[in-house]
Amino acid sequence: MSTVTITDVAKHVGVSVATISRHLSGFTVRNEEKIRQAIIDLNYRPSAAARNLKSGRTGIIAIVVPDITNPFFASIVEGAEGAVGEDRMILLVNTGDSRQREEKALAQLFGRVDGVIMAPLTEDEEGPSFFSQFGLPIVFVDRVTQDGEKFSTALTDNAKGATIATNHLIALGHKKIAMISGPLSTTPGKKRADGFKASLKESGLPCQYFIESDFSEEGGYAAMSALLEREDAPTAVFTANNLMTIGALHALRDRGVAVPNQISIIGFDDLDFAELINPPLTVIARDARLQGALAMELMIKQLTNGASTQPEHSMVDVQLVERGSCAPPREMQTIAFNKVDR
Amino acid sequence: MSTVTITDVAKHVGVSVATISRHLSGFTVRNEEKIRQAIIDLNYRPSAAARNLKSGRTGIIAIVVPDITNPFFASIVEGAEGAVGEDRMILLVNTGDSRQREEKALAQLFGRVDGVIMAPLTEDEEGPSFFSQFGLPIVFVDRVTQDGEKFSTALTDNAKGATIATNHLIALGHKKIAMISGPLSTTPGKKRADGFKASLKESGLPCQYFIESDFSEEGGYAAMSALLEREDAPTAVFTANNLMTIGALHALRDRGVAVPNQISIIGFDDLDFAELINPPLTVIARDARLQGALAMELMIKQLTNGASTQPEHSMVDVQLVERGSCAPPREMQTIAFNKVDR
DNA sequence: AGGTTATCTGCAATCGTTATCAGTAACGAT
DNA sequence: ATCGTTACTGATAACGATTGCAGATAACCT
Repeated sequence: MSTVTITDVAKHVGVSVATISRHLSGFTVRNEEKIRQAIIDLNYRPSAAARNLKSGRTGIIAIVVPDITNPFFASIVEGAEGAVGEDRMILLVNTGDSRQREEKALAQLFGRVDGVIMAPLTEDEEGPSFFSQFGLPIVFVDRVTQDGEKFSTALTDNAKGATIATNHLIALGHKKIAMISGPLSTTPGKKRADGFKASLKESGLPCQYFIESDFSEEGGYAAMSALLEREDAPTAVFTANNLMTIGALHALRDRGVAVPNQISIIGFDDLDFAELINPPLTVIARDARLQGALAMELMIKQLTNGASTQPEHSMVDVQLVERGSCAPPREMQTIAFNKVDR
Repeated sequence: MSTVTITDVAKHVGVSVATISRHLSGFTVRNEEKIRQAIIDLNYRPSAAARNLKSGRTGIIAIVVPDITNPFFASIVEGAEGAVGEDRMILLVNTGDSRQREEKALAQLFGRVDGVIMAPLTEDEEGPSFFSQFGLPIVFVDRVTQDGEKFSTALTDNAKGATIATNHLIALGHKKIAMISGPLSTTPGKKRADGFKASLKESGLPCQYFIESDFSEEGGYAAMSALLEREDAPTAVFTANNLMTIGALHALRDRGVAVPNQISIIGFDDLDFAELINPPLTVIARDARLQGALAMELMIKQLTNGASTQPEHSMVDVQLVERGSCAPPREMQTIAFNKVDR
C-alpha cells in the first residue's frame, strides 16, 4: 500500500534509477534478474501520473455518449472496447442528454485523455465549433456537429435505412404512413427524417403524419398515443430509434391496437427481444459494435499518425430484417370490398 | 494544440507562477482580473498529469464490469454516474467475462484512479485475495470475492429474491420446478441457487431440474433446450438472470412451447420489454440504478474519510412483479382427469 | 597487451504543478 | 518615526518518472 517509487527499487538493487527505468522500457541491462525480483519483492508499480507528465500521453481514450443504458450506445462502447488494444483504456462519460454535462466533461477530459470518441448531443452549435478550442483528437460516432467534416467520423447510413423502411411500407400498399422522428437537431434524427420524406415524395404520398420526438421511450409513447387519437389514424408507422419503438409498442399495447392487423410498425435499430414480442418486430438493423470498433480504429490511426492525419469517414451499412410487424393495410380489403359493393 | 503552461500565463501577466497557482486554487491575489483574462487569451488549461503527480489524486473512479451490454450493468453504471458528483469522473472497464482482462485492467488502473468499484468475475480466488496487493480503495457491487467482507459492498438480496420466485411457483402448485442457474462461482449465482434449493427443501420437493449455466443468452437457450428434451420435463422454470431469461424465451419460442400454458417461467431481473412479450413476463425486480448509486456513495465515503474507514455493506431489496408468465401447471388438470378416468 | 568498438551506466535536467518559506508592501496604532 | 499586523508575492524544492550526455566497463580484434 505504501508508495514505493523507482528510487526505492534502485536503492534495493544498488543501481541508479536510470537503469531501472531503462529496464522498464525494454532495454537490456546488466542486473536484469535482480531488478525483476526487486520489483516483485517491493511490489513496485510505476506511477502513471509521472509517466503522463513526462510523455504527455495518458493511454486513455474517452468515449462520450448521451445515454449508456441505451443498448445501441452500450454496443458502441463494447465495440470500441474490443478495438482499443492492449496498451490503452477507455474512459466512459455518460452525459445523460445534458448539454451542460457534455461541455463540462469535455473540459475535464482535456489533459486526462489522449483522444475523445463522441456522440454529440446536437448539431446546433453557434459560432465556431465548440470542440475546436480543445486541441484534442476527436472522432465522432453516430452523430456529428455542424463542422463534423473536419473530424473523422463513424456513422450509419441513416438516409438509406429510412428509405428502405419507408419504401417497405409503401410497397405493402400503405398510403397513410407516420414517422415518429428523433430531434431534427441530431444527425440521425435529421437524416432519417429526410430519408422518410424523400421516399414519400418520390411515391407521390403526402407527409401528414410526421412527429418530431426525442429518441426516448416516453417520447415514443406520447407520439404513438397522439397518432392513435387522430380521427384519420395512420396505417403504418416508422419509429426512428429503438427506445421510441419500445415506447410506441407500449402505447399500442395499452390501447389494444393489433399489430400488424390494425397498424404496421417498423423500427430503426434492432432489439434483443425483437423476436420475442408478438408479432416479431420488423426493423432496420445495423452493426453497432462494428461502428464502435470503426470509431476506435480511426482514433488510433489518428493517434499514431500524429495530428497531420486527414480526417476519414467510415459508414456502416443497414439492412431490413423482416419479421412480422408489417402487413398490407386493412383499407386494402375495405377498398376491394367497396369496389365490389358498387 | 499548443502546450501552454502555467509559466506562460505567469510571464504574460508579469507575476510568478506561484501567484497563478494560488489564483487557480481559489486564493485572492492582486491581479485577479488580468490573470483571468490571460488564462482565456492564452487558452490555458492546467495539466491534469502534473496535478496528479503532486497531489497523488486523479479525480477518477473506475467501474469494472463483466459486460456493459447487459442492461443490468449498464444501469449500475448509470446509477454510479449519477452519484459521482461534480469533481470526479468515471472510468469504465468492460472485462468481457475474461479473467485475464480483469487482472490486467486492475493492474493498469493502479495509479490512474482513486478507487475501483467492481463486479468481480468470480469468487474463487486461490491464496490471499488478489485485490489486496493493490492498495486501491475497492467497493464491490453485485458480486464479491471470497474475502469480500473486508471491503465495502453494495449487493442485492439474492437469497430473498430466489426464495420469493421459487415459492411463487410452488404456491401455484408446481412440483417439477427447474432452475437455470448462473455460475456457482459467482455471488449472485451461488446465492440464488441456494435460495432456490432451500425453498424446494422446505416444501419437501426434490431438486431434480437444476442446471448450472453461465448468465449468458446462449447459456439460457441451451439450458432451456436441454430441459425441454427431458422425458419428464419440468412445468416451471426459474431463470437466474435477465440474459438467460431471454435465451430461455427464445428456446421456448423456437419449439413452440406455450407460456404459461405448458410451462411457467419467472426471471431474475426485470427487462425493459417484459410487458411487451406474450405473455408479459413475471420477474423478480430490483433497482439496479440505486445499487450503482449506493456503491458510488460508499466509494466516496471511503475516499473522503481516508483509508481508516470501516467497510460498510448495503443491500438493495427485491420484489415480485407478477405479469402473466406463471400459471398453475397443466398436470393439475391432467391429474384430476386421470382420477376420474380410473 | 594495446587499441577500438560496442554496451551499459550514472548524473542531472526536465515535464507542469503545488507547498513551503522567507520576504515586502500597505496600513493603522502607538 | 517605529512597530506590529495583515495580505500578498516570488523563489525554490518537491512529486516520480524519462532521457541526453558523457564516462565507464566489457568485448573484440590484431
